[in-house]
Amino acid sequence: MLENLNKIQLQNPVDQIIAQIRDLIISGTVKPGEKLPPERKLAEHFGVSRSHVREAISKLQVYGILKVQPQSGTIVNGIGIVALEGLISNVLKIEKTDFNALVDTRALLEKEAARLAAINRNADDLVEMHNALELFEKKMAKDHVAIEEDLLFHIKIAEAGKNSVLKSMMMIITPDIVKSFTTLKVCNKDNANKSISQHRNILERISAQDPEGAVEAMKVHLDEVIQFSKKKS
Amino acid sequence: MLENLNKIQLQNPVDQIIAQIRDLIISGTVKPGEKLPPERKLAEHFGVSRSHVREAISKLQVYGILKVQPQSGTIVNGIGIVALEGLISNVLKIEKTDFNALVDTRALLEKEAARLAAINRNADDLVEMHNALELFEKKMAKDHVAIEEDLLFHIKIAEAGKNSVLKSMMMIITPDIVKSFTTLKVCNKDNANKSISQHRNILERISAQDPEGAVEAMKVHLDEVIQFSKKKS
DNA sequence: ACTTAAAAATTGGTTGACCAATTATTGGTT
DNA sequence: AACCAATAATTGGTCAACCAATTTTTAAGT
Repeated sequence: MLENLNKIQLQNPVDQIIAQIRDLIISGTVKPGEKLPPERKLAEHFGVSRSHVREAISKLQVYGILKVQPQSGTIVNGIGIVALEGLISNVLKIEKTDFNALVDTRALLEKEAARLAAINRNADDLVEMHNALELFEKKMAKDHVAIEEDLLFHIKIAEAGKNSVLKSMMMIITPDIVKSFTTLKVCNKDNANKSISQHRNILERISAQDPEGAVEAMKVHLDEVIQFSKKKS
Repeated sequence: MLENLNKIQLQNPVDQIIAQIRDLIISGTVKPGEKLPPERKLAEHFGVSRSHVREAISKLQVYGILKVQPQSGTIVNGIGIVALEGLISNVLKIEKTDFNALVDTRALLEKEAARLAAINRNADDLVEMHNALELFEKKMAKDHVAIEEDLLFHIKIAEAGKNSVLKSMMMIITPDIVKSFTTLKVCNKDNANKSISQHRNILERISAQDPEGAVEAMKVHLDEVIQFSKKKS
């Protein structure tokens, strides 16, 4: 019976449009920063009315995958998490005990992502992680804070791990925690250098294909977040 | 500058409607399981057209907070950790399901749940897990298959672990995997006895407050699932 | 008073027309 | 050929009317 319910949902036009837009993006037909075809064109192509397309786009905006620019077009987001900022804490109103559970679960997922990255990473992944780390260092050197660049580095690790479910789960909870921790933490040169050094250690262990070392480096990096969050109670 | 952008967004009618619907739920004015006022009434009350209300409701559906029943009304699922399962489920729907990634992620979550259960379980938890195991054994003895009872045992372990986020994630991915594995597996007396014995070992380690032993017992239990999945590819 | 069927009202779903803002094209000038 | 202003086309945003399904109300029968 539950299976029948799922099947019906999968046939809903909006979900089908979401799946097809996702395929456009995954296949590289439309790249980050580029515009999707206009709503009317998509509606024509899918054989549905514009409302369906608008609803699909609106939902994909929640996921951070698309960004709508009125009277101009709909752009594909590069890292897919911009709109997820504050998603969990603000919208869902997570209680304190549940927030601690979020932090602990994030640590579990991130350590596993680092371990898998050390096992499964390839040369392209290393370039991506390295580039993300450089962006992070550059921003940190300038501002002592670098939320999006911090997230991007963690996302690149998850991608190198090659487990899409793990990555999706991390995408739900990591942005919120990174943001709230960064907002409250003291941002100075010492803390910035510590973060940079920790990120470097993680990437080094992943490059060296050392799963246990990567887990340990990630643990060191996250311990401060964990202690800080527990202290808040 | 990014801050200014956020401020503009906060004034957008759809976001305001989302905030007000959230407040209705948080304040207890509308409780989980109850219906929101109809779209037309909400639109009138907020002084906007129905499209705005529909868009807000559609987004809150993505967050897992609301569930729309066509021609009937819009029901409140809940807010906080209750909604998280819906959100996780919706986000996972966007990705193409990689069964191996699901199985590996489930293994990670279940091992951690067992570890936390060994640490955090109390006397009530032990009773619940023990009762669930008895139900499982009774069904297995009779039918050699016991999907719901199997699942209940795993849920009780997650509850004993006292991490609500972990439990939510498990609730999303464990049922499908238990179900599909059980469907394909040979169900006979030997396999039934093996499953029973494995469940007993897990509970014993949890009772004994042995986190590492619990992780190992869960690993043994899940290795068969993992190997089976890898063989399928 | 209770039950049942039919009618009416209400509900979310869908559509095409219109609106305001942006982008592309056209025509004129240097 | 390059530049600029005006015009036209295109874009996402908004709206009211209509549709199909569910719920509520009404009327008739026992």
